[in-house]
Amino acid sequence: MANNHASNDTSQSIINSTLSAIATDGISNLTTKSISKHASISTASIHYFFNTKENLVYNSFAYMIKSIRIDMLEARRQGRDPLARIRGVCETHFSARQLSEEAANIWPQIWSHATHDPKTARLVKIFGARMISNFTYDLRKLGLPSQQARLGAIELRAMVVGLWVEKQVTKNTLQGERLDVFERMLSRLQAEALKHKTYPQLE
Amino acid sequence: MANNHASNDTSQSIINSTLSAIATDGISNLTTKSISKHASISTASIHYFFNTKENLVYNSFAYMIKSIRIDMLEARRQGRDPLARIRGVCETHFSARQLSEEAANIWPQIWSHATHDPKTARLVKIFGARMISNFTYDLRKLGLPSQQARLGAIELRAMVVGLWVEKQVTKNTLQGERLDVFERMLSRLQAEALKHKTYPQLE
DNA sequence: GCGGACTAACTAAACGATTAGTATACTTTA
DNA sequence: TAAAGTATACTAATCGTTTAGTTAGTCCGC
Repeated sequence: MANNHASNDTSQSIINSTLSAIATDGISNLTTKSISKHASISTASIHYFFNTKENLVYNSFAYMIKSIRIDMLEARRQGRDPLARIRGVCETHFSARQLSEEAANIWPQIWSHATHDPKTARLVKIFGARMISNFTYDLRKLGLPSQQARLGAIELRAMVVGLWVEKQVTKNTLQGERLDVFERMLSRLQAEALKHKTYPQLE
Repeated sequence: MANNHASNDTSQSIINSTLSAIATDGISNLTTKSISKHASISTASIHYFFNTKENLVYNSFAYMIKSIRIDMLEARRQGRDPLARIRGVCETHFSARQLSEEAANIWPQIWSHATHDPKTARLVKIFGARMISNFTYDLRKLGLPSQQARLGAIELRAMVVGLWVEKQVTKNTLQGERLDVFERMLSRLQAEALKHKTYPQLE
């Protein structure tokens, strides 16, 4: 499915250019020409490395999601307690350090692409599932019973997505307000966990 | 900007076909030919009514958002109390009665289009702002102080979007779970409102 | 160490197909 | 008859992709 030169410098720069082009002009306006211009290569090289444009798009999405996932795992590793891990994951999703500013606009492009491309759909599904799974684990560690932990995780995941759309697309709220909403939810979950704890427990 | 035959039968069927085509194949694969085939008209008619394809896309998005808004206003009118109005608005957003099943996939297409089209961006921004504004109003009526009402509204709006993405794109949760998450949030907001009420109050 | 065989990386140019949009003529309706 | 609506046939541009080739470097026998 993928190519066997994927570690190459050029193919990586093609992927970066693809993501950048999608972010600025949208996937509807993505052409092999615009990519080649941005990456300073010929359009033929695109097909040399990625066979088809569709395959390049998929690999670009996969690369971006993989990058974010690596960052999220790192954030989890650094979190001292469940709450810190949850906070870390969310912040990663919002900062997206590893990608250029403009690349932030790619999420809705992935979502819209997923509605008619099964492979991309699978990609986002797995990413979302892992996020819910991680949150569920953290909330259980925080002291919530499994049912509530799962619902809380779904809620957290929905909130991350919803606030992301609000920040990047709708733009009707201030950064401070979004942070407030998020912190309120965290302390609410913490309070809920405390209620369920039989024994007080140190972190 | 728009056309002046907008009330026409043909132009409406063109819009419907456009939305349907976008929902199934994505905006990247939208062509005047596929629209004309689906609507059983010639491509010339598209340009007769909508001048450019870009303008048709914009008008289609505008029509869809307007339809949903009308449904949401109707749901609000039928809600007996603030909580029922909130619930009604959310349910409308999820059922989208007025549109075909497939058209549900159009939201992410609008979001992705908005990232590089200012006019579409304005459309979704206004829609989101009205939703937050309505929720804020309802939460104030429920008894929340204005600051909390605004935060709660932002939270509700984010949750609607987030759960929508979860339902339509990511697909990792059951309908029942999403409803649970939503109901938990509503009762939480209600409890928060009761705390702030100086006097008990009948609905 | 040297020359020819081989290969990976890359490109210029051209391919056929498809695109949005137009010119124009025909048909309906009022 | 005049305007509105629709279709046919077309254009110029652009699309993704392919072909046929160049370049630069590596390997191997001698």
